[in-house]
Amino acid sequence: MNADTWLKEPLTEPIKQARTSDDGRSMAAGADAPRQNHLLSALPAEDWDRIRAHMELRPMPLGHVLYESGSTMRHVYFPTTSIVALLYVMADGASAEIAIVGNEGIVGISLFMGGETTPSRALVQSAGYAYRVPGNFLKEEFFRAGPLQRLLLRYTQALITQMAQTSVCNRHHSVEQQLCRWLLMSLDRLPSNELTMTQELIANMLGVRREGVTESAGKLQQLGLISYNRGHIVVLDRPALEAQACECYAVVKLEFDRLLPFLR
Amino acid sequence: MNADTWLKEPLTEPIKQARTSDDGRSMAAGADAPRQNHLLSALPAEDWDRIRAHMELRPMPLGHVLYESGSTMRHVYFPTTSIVALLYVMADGASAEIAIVGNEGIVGISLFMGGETTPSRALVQSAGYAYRVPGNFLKEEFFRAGPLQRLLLRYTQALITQMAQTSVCNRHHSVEQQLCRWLLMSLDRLPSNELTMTQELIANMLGVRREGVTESAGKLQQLGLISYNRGHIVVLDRPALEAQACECYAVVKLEFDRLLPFLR
DNA sequence: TGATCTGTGTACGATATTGCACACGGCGTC
DNA sequence: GACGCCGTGTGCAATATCGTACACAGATCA
Repeated sequence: MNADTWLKEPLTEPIKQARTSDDGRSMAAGADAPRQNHLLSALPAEDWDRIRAHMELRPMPLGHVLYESGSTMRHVYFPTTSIVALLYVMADGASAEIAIVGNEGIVGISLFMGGETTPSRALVQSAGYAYRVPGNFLKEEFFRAGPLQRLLLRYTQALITQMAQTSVCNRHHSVEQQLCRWLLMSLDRLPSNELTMTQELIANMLGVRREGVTESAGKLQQLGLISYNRGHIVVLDRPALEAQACECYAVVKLEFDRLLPFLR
Repeated sequence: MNADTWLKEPLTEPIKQARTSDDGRSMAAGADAPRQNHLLSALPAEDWDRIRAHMELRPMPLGHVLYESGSTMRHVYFPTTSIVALLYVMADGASAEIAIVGNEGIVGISLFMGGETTPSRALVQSAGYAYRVPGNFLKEEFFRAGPLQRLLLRYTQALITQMAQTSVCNRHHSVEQQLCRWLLMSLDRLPSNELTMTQELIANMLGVRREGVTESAGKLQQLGLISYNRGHIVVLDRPALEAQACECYAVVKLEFDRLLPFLR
């Protein structure tokens, strides 16, 4: 089963874990550290103590679908070592990523925003772990109108910025610029400078052809900014990658830092 | 002063009202009807009575900038007969609309979401009226955790859908399809089937060339779907226009209806 | 070891959009 | 009534991306 299939057909069960050199390490890290999610770690002890009992650390295999477009959400997820992509899939199968969520955020905001569902799909883009919390419980906690609510609202605001910036980026920037932005955003949500990610999957995320990604990635490799090999990308020169990216990356990053300064 | 200038330079004072045949009518309507904004009209009488004293009906001249990117928000706005566009302006002057807000919504969600500011600009896209409410007061009301909060959160969720769909639309659909979508979305927020809107301004909203809009609009006129003349657009065959638009329009509309069924 | 699959490289014409230049006609202004 | 501006129409070369087809090499599995 390949990336294409994940996008076009809903999955009910996780596919088998991709082989990567650091999966063992990151999984151990995910299982070890209880509050590796920045939103959770920003909670006052009092609130955290109330919530922790309802949380369950779960593995998030590559390609697993957390929510299908329009499906009812039963849980929300706080990623620790995993990265989740929110994407829209259109009637003709074309897709585009609207946001990336890692250990700085939460997947399932529409649960507390009041909608219960969204027209988007939530797909595990990088394997790892996430805390799972029952949706009803989180909703109760949210409407206590305490620190958790403020935190989640601020995060939602940051997410909105990310989505908006992605939108203008789609309109005005080249595939290469977007690839840089995307690599940096993913990198920010991972412990190392290594990504496990085929060009095909990246293409589906950016909503462009796979060949376009091949071409842009080849350019970046020639420039010595990255090196990649069969689904394994290593970022060699991050500052240069930032210079190559469009302003969109910096704008979103600044806004996240401004809205959620206590994270990281 | 033309549309281009609005986008690139901040405005401190409203520019003079555009001359249109129905401005007199729509202004009168705006001034007459006190609760013409759907969010406000959905409030229980009790909440409405508390809020109404703090509201002020204000004229919204075409091209007026409600918020500049990054500026502190002092008020929020509930449009009645006006339409406000939220748009991102990039470093090189290129712009793109990320959402449209009319009498179904509110401008200034980041005030209660916790950010106080956003990196976007709010620009009056169609002249009319709006209720203005002091930001601090609205924030207090929001954190009463009553019907207003639920309403605003649900609206925000709908707005997120609109932004996400705009994003994929930017990626995958032709200028003509997007023009159809944009006309329909604007039309939904106006009382008649007439828009006062130059092709230049539409181009800046969609983030495309003015000539591209000319070409697409010409096609739609030849097909008999619209007729336009110097900044005046009349929609002649709405069903056909919907058929010509991409799925994005319908998706967003459905989601608004689902999340805010009491409106309209 | 050989067969197959998966991820990547490359080439080609087709298409959509851009940037630029300029023409034209209506409308407001003086 | 003449002038100038604004909104629109049109044409053309340059560019980016797409759709398609196919080649190739490493990895997996029999």
